[in-house]
Amino acid sequence: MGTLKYALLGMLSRKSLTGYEISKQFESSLCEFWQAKHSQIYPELKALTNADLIEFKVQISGNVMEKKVYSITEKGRQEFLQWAEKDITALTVPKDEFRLQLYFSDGITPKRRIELLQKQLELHKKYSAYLTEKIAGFGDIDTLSEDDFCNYMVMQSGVLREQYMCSWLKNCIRMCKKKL
Amino acid sequence: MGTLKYALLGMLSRKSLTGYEISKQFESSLCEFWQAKHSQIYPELKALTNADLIEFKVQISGNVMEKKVYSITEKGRQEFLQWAEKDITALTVPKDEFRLQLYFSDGITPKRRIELLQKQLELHKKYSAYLTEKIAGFGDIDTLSEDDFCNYMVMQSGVLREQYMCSWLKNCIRMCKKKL
DNA sequence: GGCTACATGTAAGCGGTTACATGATTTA
DNA sequence: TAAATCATGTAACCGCTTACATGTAGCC
Repeated sequence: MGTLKYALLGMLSRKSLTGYEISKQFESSLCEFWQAKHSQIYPELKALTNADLIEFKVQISGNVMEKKVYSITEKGRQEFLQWAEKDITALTVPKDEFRLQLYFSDGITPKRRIELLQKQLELHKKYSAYLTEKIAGFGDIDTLSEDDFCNYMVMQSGVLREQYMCSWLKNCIRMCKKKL
Repeated sequence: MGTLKYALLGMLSRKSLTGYEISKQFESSLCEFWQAKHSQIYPELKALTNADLIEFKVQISGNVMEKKVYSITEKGRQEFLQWAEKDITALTVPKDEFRLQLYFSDGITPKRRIELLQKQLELHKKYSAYLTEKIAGFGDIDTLSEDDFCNYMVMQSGVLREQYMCSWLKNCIRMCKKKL
């Protein structure tokens, strides 16, 4: 796939950033749907630089500390736009350990199965509340900037996903209890 | 993680299987939440055999063709049960290329963004219909066997996920059209 | 005889994580 | 002055995919 490449180009198409700042963005705004550690980011930035898709200028912080501020090149912007416009035709089914566990839960007691479902429900309830709080900070969607609006849409998807997870888990608990 | 190990142990805890049969199960019943190719399965079966968690007997099909029928050992069953009972405390956020694309869609025209959302909606509508049809074959849930009941629960999760995806995408399209 | 499904393996390479490694800057 | 954060890299390893590689069995 090589999708990390486009995530980096996407960030740099908005503004120039250091590798460190990019890695912070993966921990905050993008963490809901993409992640990357610095150990993956720095080599990728090097590769993109060698491919002339990005370039950097060394800046000095304080007295001696050097940091590389990356910016996108025209070639990089073109490649990014090509990706940004492309159709994504395949649905990737993500791996889910809890669902695997539930699928094989005929091996454990019905009581324990309900306990596992309830623990999972608590987890998703908490995360749902966290995301709902986060999205509430956006305010009126009609006055959002283009990129804030995009961020709002993907955030909403997370909230809805957590809501569906909770309703599914509740329904499973109900069905399991009925069988007791 | 090493989750593949438990998927294999789980299947073999139900019945003895060949590597080929296991790989077919990943393509049918488990494909909604876990996948593995034969090139990953065969080495893993070898490793589990070396660890005395499973064992195999060679069976002859036809005249000469040898196949290895694997079954779980007592040690394997214990390790499987330990996993099957354990709490899964971390929510793993799966990578999602479409959401990444949408997040960076401030780089493309609003019209093209709507097109991409609509194509995605078509994809999920189709898959939703496919899963709904598949789950309809289960019949009365009160009369299901334990393992069919488990299968039903995880299948339902897939149906609900596709439904939430569709409603999210529709909402995004609505919001984007409003902005035009 | 030819096609599809059955059946089992290995090798190269990619994407990603964890750990190793170092050092400067800022803030309490 | 100690701790947290800023800042950049490399190495080993794991999980997984794609491709390579081989051969049998059953069916039309």
